Amino acid sequence: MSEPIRELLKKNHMSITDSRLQILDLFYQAPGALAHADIEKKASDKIDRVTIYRTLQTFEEKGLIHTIPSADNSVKYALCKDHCAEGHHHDNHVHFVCEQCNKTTCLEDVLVPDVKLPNGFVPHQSNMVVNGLCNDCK
Amino acid sequence: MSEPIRELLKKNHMSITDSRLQILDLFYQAPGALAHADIEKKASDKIDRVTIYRTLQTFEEKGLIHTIPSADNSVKYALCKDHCAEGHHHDNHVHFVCEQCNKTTCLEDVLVPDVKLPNGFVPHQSNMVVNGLCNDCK
DNA sequence: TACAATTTTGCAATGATGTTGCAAATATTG
DNA sequence: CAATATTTGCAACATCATTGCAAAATTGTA
Repeated sequence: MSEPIRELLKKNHMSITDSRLQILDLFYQAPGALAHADIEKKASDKIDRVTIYRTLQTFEEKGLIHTIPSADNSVKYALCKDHCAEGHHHDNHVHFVCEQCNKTTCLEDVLVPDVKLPNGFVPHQSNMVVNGLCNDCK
Repeated sequence: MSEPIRELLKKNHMSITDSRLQILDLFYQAPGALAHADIEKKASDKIDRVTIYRTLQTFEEKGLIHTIPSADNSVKYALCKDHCAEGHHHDNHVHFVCEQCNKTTCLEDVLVPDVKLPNGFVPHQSNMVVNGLCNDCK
């Protein structure tokens, strides 16, 4: 299961450890985005909470995953596509949160539209989250 | 300071209490959105943490304030404009978070644009948050 | 393959953030 | 003003997140 994942870690100059392999694997298996708690539950060998926090942080810094904002207080993470390099995210796509199954999906093909801001506001990055019913639940 | 605020509470069928007057007043004074912690710090007479939680919750249910999602794990609240009735929010405007001064601003006049979703996705509500430099910091 | 240097992990302690039950205080209604 | 209903504050508790540090694992090099 792990050859391409190992490569990914190597390519991004990270040590290859069991925790990282396992967490990355979870992301590849997962249908949608994952929260810290999801990972804690799903990890086959139990991984320490702290390690999960640190791993997620490292992955984000290295550009492997990105965070998804949500209206309630919960951060989720999803895999970045190829074009995210170390420190530079390009995850300018829309995220969808299903009200029924609660799954968070990256709509890779739907880009966040530009909006015209009032004078004096300089945009750097935009996030858009759409709530509703997903593919499976409608 | 409090006549119009008292009216607002009365109009929405809420008891008039010191905490509520004070917290609402803070929202009217504030340049941007407020987090729970901001209110805890700024309240002149100290208000119990729990009371603040409950007041914010009540205000949101009554349609006086709305929550603003953010990428990091922090919920902020801002005043709703007139057209929010009890239980029905219409805060479909874009929010702006300044990277410098960290102020969150409601861009009342900038509506969240519609996006075309993939087949099978049914949208109910959209949120958009733009990060960058605000009016004052650019 | 083995060893030294570096990185990562897990545990313990701590802090911040939210929630709930309940009695006392406050506000509303007539 | 009294009776009722609502709100507040405290205490206890649960969850979530961060930090320091020693032990364990990984990496690079011989």
